[in-house]
Amino acid sequence: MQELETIFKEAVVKALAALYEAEVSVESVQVQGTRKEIAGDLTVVVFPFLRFSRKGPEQTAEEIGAYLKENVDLIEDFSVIKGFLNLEIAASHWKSMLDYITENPNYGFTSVTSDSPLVMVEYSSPNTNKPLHLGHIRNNLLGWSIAEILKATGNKVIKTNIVNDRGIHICKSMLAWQKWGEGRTPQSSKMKGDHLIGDFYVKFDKEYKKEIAELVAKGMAKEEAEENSPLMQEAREMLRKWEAKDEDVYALWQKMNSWVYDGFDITYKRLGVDFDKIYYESDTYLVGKEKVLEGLEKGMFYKREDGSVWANLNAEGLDEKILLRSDGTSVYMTQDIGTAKLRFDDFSIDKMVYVVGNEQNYHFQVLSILLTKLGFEWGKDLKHFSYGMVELPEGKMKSREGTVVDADDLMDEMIDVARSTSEELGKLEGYSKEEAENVYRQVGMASLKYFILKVDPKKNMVFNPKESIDFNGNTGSFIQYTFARICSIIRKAEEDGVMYNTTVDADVQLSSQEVELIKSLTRFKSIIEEAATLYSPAIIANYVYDLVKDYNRFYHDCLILKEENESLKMFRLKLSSNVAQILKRGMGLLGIEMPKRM
RNA sequence: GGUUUGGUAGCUCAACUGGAUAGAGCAACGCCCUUCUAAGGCGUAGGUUCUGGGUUCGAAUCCCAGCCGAAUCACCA
Repeated sequence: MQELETIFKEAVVKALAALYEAEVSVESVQVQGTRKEIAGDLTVVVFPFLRFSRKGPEQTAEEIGAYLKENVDLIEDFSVIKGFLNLEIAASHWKSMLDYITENPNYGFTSVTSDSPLVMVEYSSPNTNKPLHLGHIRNNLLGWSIAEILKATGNKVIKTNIVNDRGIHICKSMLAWQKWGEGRTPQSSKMKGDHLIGDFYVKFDKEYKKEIAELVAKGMAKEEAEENSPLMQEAREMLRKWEAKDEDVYALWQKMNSWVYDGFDITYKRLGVDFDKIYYESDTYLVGKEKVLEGLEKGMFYKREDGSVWANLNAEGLDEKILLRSDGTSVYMTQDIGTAKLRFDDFSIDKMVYVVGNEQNYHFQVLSILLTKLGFEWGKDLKHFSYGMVELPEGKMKSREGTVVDADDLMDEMIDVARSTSEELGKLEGYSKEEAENVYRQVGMASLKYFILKVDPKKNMVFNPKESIDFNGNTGSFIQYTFARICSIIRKAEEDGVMYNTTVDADVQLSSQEVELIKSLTRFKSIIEEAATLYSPAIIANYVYDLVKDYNRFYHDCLILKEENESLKMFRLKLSSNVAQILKRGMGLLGIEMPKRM
């Protein structure tokens, strides 16, 4: 199936050659969807051709229009407004498009073959010292969704996670637990492990601050106090012991991390995200260290007097970057180098995508350069899928001020609101308690996921915890609701034994609303492709919303089951069923489930 | 301060990457359920697209200058 736009662009090229002996490339022809208020389906912008025609815009458009109408079967008629040539496409074309989409239930998706490129998508990448929050939710949803979108555009995808399971921050919660934990476990305290550990991380920070304040009160300078804080020194000592694989520290580390993982697993499962391969920083940081030392030997990096290792990136227009601390321990960058090496050893990756917040743009710029320097030819091609922060109305979320929106809490809240809304409306009669709960979960999660994913990933976004996320308007549940209404109609049609998925009858007269809907359905493929090239699930979210709005108007204005004209009724059922399918598959790319009733 | 990035209705977001009269939702105010799910539909009101220049048939979009915000430039991850 060749794209309609391409066909028209080529036709315009021919028209220009025939009319004005002009040679233009297919790409330079602008064809766009006609504005809704104006008659027509596709519009050619003729301004760029005036230099060939040497005539006014109207006349040029008329001439090209006449040529196209004459030479392209699909074109029924045309009209000219200013420099815009609006082309009207034959209704039969739209009918056959609907038939085509019905017969190809995978319409829009490109299938994966053995030659398809292998893309690895890294996302989530949590620290094991605190539970996941709203920022992580955005990361996880974007990562999972972009992986699905890449699959849908014909890539093999491996979803991966790098768990930051070691480092001073982990030691802080371990130390706090040792000191003040009194042997508490997730079981004994009836808490998710990640929340339990998070509390001790906060506890450490509190005690540390207290210590500093006391030292400063005794007359010590703040910086000196931070350096000499006994707590911090203990934490550092613990990190050294950990690196030396001290038995007790290691055992404690393993125990506490396993608590956190149990907690994360629950959160991931509720979010509906998963991974094909998980890497742990504790396994990769030494590999990175090795590569850095190798680079040092080859003279790519240099050592300072205190023993720390640095890369000088002045030639690339950047600063100097530390790669190993003076005590020989590794930093963030070191482990990313190691992880990259392990991954490319494990898989024959064609493209590596990192889903990481835009606060780390600099980090990935540097990583790309360093990997290239170290001889990884794919270094320069790595893709940093950089997304914006989630902010509160008053600014950044701050864990210290307790303004962090916890992922588990937020999901609970969304599902609670979905439950009470649904119970009020009382539309789930006949459903068992489990079935109903499942719908509440689907609706609550849909509103949350859609709220996050409908926003352009590049942009920062605002979340106001005081106003709960909407269930009306441009929301996930609105889209689900439309889907449920279609399902209800289809259910009834099937109960009556109506066979609607037959070829559209030639006698059926399409209304402009119906043509709009079919047009929207045909755009699905190019929408997915655009979402993939721009790394933007938001494009799919906004497309689905537009489709739903159009459908609701149609649903309101037109009879479907009660339509008396049989072939028109069949057509409308078929159209509705296709809209539902595209909705379901589009939302599927966003990880949003679609209930048949709600 | 350097670099990167953003500024669109009261609020949250769109705008097919330079196209026609800048669109949705929320909030406000009117309508529409004895018709297929009203978590819906229709309407009213709301805009100097931060400001000022420039580029051209045409600018929210590109360029320059300024104002405001964010991120980053760490022996934190």
